[in-house]
Amino acid sequence: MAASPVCIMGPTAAGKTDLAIALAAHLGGELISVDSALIYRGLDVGSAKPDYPHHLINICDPREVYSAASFVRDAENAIELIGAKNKRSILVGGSMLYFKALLQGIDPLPGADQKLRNTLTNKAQREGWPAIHADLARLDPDAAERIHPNHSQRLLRALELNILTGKPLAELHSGKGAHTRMLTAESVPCFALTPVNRTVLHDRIEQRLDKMLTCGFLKEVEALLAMRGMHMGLPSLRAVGYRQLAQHLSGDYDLNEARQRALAATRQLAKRQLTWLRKWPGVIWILTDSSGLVVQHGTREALKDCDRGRSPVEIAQRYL
RNA sequence: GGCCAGGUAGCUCAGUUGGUAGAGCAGCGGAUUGAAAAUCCGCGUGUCGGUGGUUCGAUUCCGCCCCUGGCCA
Repeated sequence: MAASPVCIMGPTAAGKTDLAIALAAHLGGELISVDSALIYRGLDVGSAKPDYPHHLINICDPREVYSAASFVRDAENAIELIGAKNKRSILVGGSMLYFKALLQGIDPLPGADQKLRNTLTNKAQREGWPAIHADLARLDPDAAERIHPNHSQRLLRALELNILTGKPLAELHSGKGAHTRMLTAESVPCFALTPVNRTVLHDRIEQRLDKMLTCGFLKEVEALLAMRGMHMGLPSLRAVGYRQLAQHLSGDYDLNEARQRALAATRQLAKRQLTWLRKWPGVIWILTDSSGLVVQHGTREALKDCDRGRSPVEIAQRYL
């Protein structure tokens, strides 16, 4: 039996890919991408897609909708495949809900029903989301109480599940029918790689975006927009950077403004990722300086200040 | 040099018929079960350009000064 998988998490632009590749070389492992944008073909420069082979990269057409549940299925298959080769799986990425679904489990539920969603969305556009909230309050008062009237996405899903199954959300999310998890949170070491402070992170984000722009990011978005059936409601075109450049290309604002908005959206993404990480049970933090070298490492309660200037791989290996 | 319009939160601006001020964006915190790079929630003290004056009280009215933009010389 191969050693347990390892997870490398962290905000966008923290240097996760470099660490993962180095670790794969040292451990003789294979990489599995945990990233909702790298899934898509045609999202390359703007998603900072690595050249190094990863499982779960380029597995979807950009006009398709992927999901956390599909990820769990695909990731478990990949882990099994890698295990069969007696190699170690290294899960790397920033889609924290995907990590959560994989490590903490996800209840087996009906998938998205696009026709039903369209009907409900149309109603919401006519009458507003609070009207949808009122509908849910009638069918599943308990769920309605927990979901904010403006929270379009969760409202839609809760109502969809109620119509499809006739059961309240609490029952569906009880964990009783959860699929047997292949992994458990306790048995998988998780690293959180991130710059010591926000300023350094923000600088890295800016440098990376500018590099993307000189490497043909805009052209890439143009190509996506030219595809038949592509539209702004799709997850691929809602991705950070892609959305803003697409809006620029359709005349909403100039390129400089698109750049500023894309930067802000990326910083906000990084902030949300850190919110997940802060409460992640047992994460081992690897904090780096502006040149990507280690400043501190350890669990939240016991951050150690030693090993300054070492590379993140070196530190990560010590915990394995 | 003269005239006009401005100088209010990190940015763009609103406002106070005189009782020391508020939106959007940014930023920060949080939530997160088939769209998650998504979606949603919460957080606003800032010498109201400077300085004198009028006033019980000035960011608001008046004078002077500084800065920015426009027009005229």
